[in-house]
Amino acid sequence: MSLAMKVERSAAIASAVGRRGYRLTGPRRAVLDVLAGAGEPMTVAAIHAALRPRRANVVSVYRTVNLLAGLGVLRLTPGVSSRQPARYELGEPFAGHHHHLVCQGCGRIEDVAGCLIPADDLARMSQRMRRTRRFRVTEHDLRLLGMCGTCEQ
Amino acid sequence: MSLAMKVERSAAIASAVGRRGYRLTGPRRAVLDVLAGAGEPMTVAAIHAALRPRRANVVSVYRTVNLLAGLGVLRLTPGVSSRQPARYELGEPFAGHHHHLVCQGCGRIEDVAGCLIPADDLARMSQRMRRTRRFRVTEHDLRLLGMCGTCEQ
DNA sequence: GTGTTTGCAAACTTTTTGCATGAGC
DNA sequence: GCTCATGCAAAAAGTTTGCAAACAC
Repeated sequence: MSLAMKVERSAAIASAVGRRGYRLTGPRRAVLDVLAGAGEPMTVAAIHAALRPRRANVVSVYRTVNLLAGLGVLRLTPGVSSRQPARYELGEPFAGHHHHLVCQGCGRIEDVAGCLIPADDLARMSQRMRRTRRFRVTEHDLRLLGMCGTCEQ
Repeated sequence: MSLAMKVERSAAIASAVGRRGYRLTGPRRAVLDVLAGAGEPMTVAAIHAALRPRRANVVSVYRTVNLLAGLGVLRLTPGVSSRQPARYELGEPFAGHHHHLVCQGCGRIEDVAGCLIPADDLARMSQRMRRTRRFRVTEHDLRLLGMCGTCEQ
């Protein structure tokens, strides 16, 4: 991602937060910086560990991800097992649409940019859910589970 | 699902458990019965609440889902938000391949039987992940998020 | 009879809340 | 100056573990 795009994204996030009367403070900015640089969903503990000491308390990380997830700036993605807590990543408007590869060996999650499902298939399944289940599909979430190159050996 | 299929499924589960030296006891059978009758993924708390009083302690429900998930009899599916704990359902060999509708209004999760992604699309994306990411896809997990008929109004 | 499984109590982990202090507009 | 945000401590929720008694085979 180019520098210009990053700057633009930061501005969009600042606007999404500020528009609703919330402040983009030091701890909040620090959490966003970590997630923007990560390229994969992170747990609260991992975010906190990645912050330089004293930039934010764990409690503030919790409050930040809850607030920002509510604003749609962050998105919660499922972990691999019950032992692993929830992970957060930038929301779709900011990170772009993408899917996840989940390695069942090591638990690593990798992003795959773009959509792997052809648009007309998506349209077809949305229409089918609407007709047969009275369910209006607005988003989808595809995870491919398997083995990464390292675990395969 | 017909009675004959249910009986067959119970036998397959009993075999999967017994073959590996574990016993299919009262509490374990009770948990399986609840999940087999549910048609949607359930949290540990929900499973426990659905059990008739004194059929199993919460701790035993935890131990049971962990054991059975390890054996592949149960499968863990992601909840809707961080507040909601993990949910369990029968594993694919026993429940059949299916996807989930997740209502963002009420949090309800519904099963959709069968696969919504055309087989050749799946084959194509698996091959692509193998070539470009050295990742061998063995399973996939599709969730359609949106609004159910009740919440829509 | 032997080894597994259960229930209870307690520990542990993760996440939320109350409250006084401090920072942003 | 007023309000929102932070840190600390404590509480609450969710999940796991140790151990003696009960159960399955």
